[in-house]
Amino acid sequence: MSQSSKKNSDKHRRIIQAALKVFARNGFYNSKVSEIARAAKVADGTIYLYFQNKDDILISLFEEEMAAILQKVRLAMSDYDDPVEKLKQFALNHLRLVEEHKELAEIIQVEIRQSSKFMKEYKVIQFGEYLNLISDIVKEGQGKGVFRQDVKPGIFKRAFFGALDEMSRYWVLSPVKKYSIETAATEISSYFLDGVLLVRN
Amino acid sequence: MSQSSKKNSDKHRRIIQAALKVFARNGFYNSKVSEIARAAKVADGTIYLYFQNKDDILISLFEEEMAAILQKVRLAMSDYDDPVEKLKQFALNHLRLVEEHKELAEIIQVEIRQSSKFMKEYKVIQFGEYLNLISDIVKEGQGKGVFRQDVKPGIFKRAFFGALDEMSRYWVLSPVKKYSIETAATEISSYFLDGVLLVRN
Amino acid sequence: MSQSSKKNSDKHRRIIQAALKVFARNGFYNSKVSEIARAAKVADGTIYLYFQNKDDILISLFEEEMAAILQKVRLAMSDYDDPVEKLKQFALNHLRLVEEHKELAEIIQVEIRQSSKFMKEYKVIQFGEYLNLISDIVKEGQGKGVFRQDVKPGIFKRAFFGALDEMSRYWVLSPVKKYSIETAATEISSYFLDGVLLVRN
Amino acid sequence: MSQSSKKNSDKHRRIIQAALKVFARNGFYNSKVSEIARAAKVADGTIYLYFQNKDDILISLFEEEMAAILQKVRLAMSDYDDPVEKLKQFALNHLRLVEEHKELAEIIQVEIRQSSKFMKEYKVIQFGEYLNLISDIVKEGQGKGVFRQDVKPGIFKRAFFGALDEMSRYWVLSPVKKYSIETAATEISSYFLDGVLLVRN
DNA sequence: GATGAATGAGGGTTCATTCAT
DNA sequence: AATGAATGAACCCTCATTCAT
Repeated sequence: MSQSSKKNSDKHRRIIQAALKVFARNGFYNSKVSEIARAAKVADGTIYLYFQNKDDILISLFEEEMAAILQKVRLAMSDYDDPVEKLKQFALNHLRLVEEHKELAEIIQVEIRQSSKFMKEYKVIQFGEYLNLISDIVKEGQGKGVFRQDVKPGIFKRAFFGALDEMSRYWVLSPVKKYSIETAATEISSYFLDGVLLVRN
Repeated sequence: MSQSSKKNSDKHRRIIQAALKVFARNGFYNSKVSEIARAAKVADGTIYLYFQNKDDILISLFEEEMAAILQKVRLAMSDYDDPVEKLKQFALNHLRLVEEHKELAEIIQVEIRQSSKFMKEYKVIQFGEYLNLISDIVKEGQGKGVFRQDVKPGIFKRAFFGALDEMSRYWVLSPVKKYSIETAATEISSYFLDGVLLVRN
Repeated sequence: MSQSSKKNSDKHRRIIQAALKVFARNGFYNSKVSEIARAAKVADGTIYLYFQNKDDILISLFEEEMAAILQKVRLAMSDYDDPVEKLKQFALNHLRLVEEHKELAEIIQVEIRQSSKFMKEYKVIQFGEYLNLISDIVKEGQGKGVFRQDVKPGIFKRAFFGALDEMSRYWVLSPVKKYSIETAATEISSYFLDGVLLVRN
Repeated sequence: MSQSSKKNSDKHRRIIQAALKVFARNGFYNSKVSEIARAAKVADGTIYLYFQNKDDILISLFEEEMAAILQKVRLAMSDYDDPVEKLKQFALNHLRLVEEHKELAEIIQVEIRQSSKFMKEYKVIQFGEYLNLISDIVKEGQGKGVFRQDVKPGIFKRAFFGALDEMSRYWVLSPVKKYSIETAATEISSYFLDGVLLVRN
């Protein structure tokens, strides 16, 4: 309500952005709160006016950034009706987002997995929603009679995301890219849509 | 001749096994060396007779266990000639190994990714070889005219592994399994072999 | 303008003073940082806001205290013109300072010699200057035709200092004093000025 | 009595000699028992068959080496009757011994001072005897009417030893020698015998 | 709200010493 | 006597968090 609510402060944003850089560079456990403070140009103590503790910075970072991403992907895919096209677009979009938000991607790759296991109170809701974008496409495809009825959306969403994610990891962690984003997206989509067999079973 | 080399000592093994449990339970950074020592029933200092430091425990653990796994998978797949069957067996085997070596799988999921980024000196050789088992199958399939020639083995291996890996993560991290290993393996193999389209593009 | 620079904080001083007591009592290697912290009534971590590490406490202690001593001796000797008198005064002053700054003297006796050998980066500049106070007197005495021209100031300064220093060690280390400071100073000065021979060679 | 008494074992000697090197190089506190064991080509545990603990190695080293030195100096000075000559010879001998037994000298310079303060049970008897060689010369000189009667042997012995010792320290610690042993010995003897004044007070 | 000096619990690692062989 | 693997107490230093200003 008031203009001075915490979320409105640019300090909050600055800290998140600083944490993004610092965590991506050093990893969560090797990053010091004071380092984030320095990068955000605030005092160490100020961090604790906006976040409960170091864990909370990571979680907030993830949730807020993830919400923005989710928004973007939903928007990007609203242009398409065809589930086949939607799946292709999802792949392309996902890899582009990873490219655009490299630091966030790195953090998700290595830190969130840690956190989702060890930061007890924390539930990865946003991430589940992201995965459900995929299973929704599958269900829609099955409803429209385009996808095989025996495909299990709950398995497919993980398999498809996993394929894209492993590709991203490769990019995030290795300095040189051997394949373009478009190539990778097309390839992976084609595996899941057409399979790799010349003659189907 | 003698059995007295350090590696032959059961202490080395006991420490690795203890670390496996402790790291899986708490994560690398939340595990104390003294905790591993207690679990291995050795003194704190004894750890440092067998490992250079805490990092070295993790790396050794990974390399030694991974070498054993690699061996197993290679053996398991040597029974099959047909690349299609090989790919299916790889999927099944991988998921079974994850199930059998839950603790190792957990550690690989969350810790090794950290390490491969932050423990500079460390190169994940074993892991690369594991991935190449997949691309070798693809190349063989292409050579035998069973797989599409335009499939890029370098992308496929990551996509396929990623799909299985994300499925594993789900199992490793969540307490209940919705799908059996066999179901998941069959499903994922079928995506990559046949695609999910009723009618191919 | 402001009094808030680190050096101005009384913490710095308190830690140095505490270290003075603790090192003198236990020796450097047998002193714990936490012991110094307790004596200074600060938290352990506070030490590291003012000093880089344990070594740095010793070095800083020595340099700062030594600078003060150097100042005092220079001042004390500025009252005299006669090199003979200067030398006598130096001896008296030195022994008095040792008496006054017993703890510092003890530390210099036993710890600084260690350090000057093993703390590589460290150069004992202050100490060199202190020694040069003596050689300056000699040179002045030779200039004025009071001291023998063949006396080598570089040897004399060490011999004279060593004589005083060994006397100090005796005092510092032994609980009872057999000779007064004045007696010792007079004696030693007379050895170096007149020699001990009844009839000169 | 028996040939197998500890002192007869060459292990004892080897350990002392190894400790001499190791302590001189690293200082007592920075030397590891295992390092001495390695240098002596014995097992770590063997050390404890010959010495009670690490402190005991240092103390034994000092006492045994010192006893040998004392012997040597006494012998060297027995050739002279004249107290003046004796004093000169003492200075020369002392500096030569330092040169010959550089490692021992280094250890005495920096470690024994520590020890004599912090190793409670330990009394430096040998060292006292060494100092008394000097005061004996003084007393003899006074008896023979060569030295001033008012010289206090208890102060003189420390002053004379201190002068030589400081000179030694300079040599032991600095890489280059500016003065020869003979020059330094002659100089220092002359200070104490004749004084530095052109005209006596 | 903002600061940053101060706190102090915590943990990786070392190394003198022991003791089963 | 000799070994050297094993022990575990000890300690320096870090850094998340607090709180007086």
